[in-house]
Amino acid sequence: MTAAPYRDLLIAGPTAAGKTALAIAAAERLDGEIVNADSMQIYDGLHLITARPTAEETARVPHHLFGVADPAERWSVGRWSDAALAVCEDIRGRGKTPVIVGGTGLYFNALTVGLAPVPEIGEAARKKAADLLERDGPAALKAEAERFDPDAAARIEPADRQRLLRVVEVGYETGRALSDFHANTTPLLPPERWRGLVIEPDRDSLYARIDARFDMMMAAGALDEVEAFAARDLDPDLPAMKALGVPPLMAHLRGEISRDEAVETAKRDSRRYAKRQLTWFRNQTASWPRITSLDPARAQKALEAVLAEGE
RNA sequence: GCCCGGGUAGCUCAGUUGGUAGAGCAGCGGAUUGAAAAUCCGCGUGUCGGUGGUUCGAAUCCGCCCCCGGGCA
Repeated sequence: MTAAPYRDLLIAGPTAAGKTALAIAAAERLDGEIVNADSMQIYDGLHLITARPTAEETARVPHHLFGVADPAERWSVGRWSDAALAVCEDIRGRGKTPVIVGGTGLYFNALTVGLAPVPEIGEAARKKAADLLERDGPAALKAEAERFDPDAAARIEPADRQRLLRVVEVGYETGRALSDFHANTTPLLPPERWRGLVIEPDRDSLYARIDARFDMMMAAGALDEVEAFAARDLDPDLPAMKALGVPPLMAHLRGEISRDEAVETAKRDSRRYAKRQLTWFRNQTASWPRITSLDPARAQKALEAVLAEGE
């Protein structure tokens, strides 16, 4: 029997859980094509350290939105979702099934819950908000956020500069409360057009795999990759500069910490990230079916069961 | 075998004159609407090696036993 390519498949899971292999299996089963939902694998130049699919893997099934952005660029959930929706439309138009896979929970929420239609923030508004924080401090930023959006300001922790900045930027740009926009959110993918599954492995096994995988990355030349990346001398504030492992390895290259320290820090940061991802999926995608095995054969068997249920 | 030193949280260690224990790191729970591999909030998770005893009360004092490190043989 042939797969019915009538719904997009969303595969979410923490780092090092085996998403790539499972996505390929799913795509082969559904006559699908893979769309990246990982905020870091979007950027080019960090193939190894962001664990992008290998050339061998991308040769098996068409892959989209991997390494398409220059790391000097600043992508966002909005930019990603625009690109992803366009790619999915194209895939469906060719009679194939989009298999959207990644670890960035926010990106999945944009598809399934929605993204408020907030206008692009201009450079002037962005700078004005940044200057306010720089000049008058967090308390002033908080006060400004309260002026534009009391509800949001009450909800956001005073130390959460990033979210307070966003409220103030939107205020400067539009004169309106960010909460107003949020009240106006609809899913980018209609609920009947997709189904999701989550890879949710045992914590200890996942951590062991994260550690082992980082060792493999180092053996495969991750340090060289980061050295070449560092040579571009990009603004440390750019998203790609914050990819897991990049800051500690750069610190090592500058002679600030030992190689061992850098490796340990990178592993620890990856473990913490996986924990945050698991928290997100546990609470934000609670209703999605789970695949718990890290063993490829078992995971694929579980995948078969999940896919069969929807047909 | 004898003599020292040490066994307290997952790890490294604090613990004043006896009042059922606390730091760092690791870890755990949570938030998450355009930087999200980001940005934040919260939480000590413990038969104080074991067992008897002294005491109103023992991680703290005493006896015996076990384990680890060092020294002497």
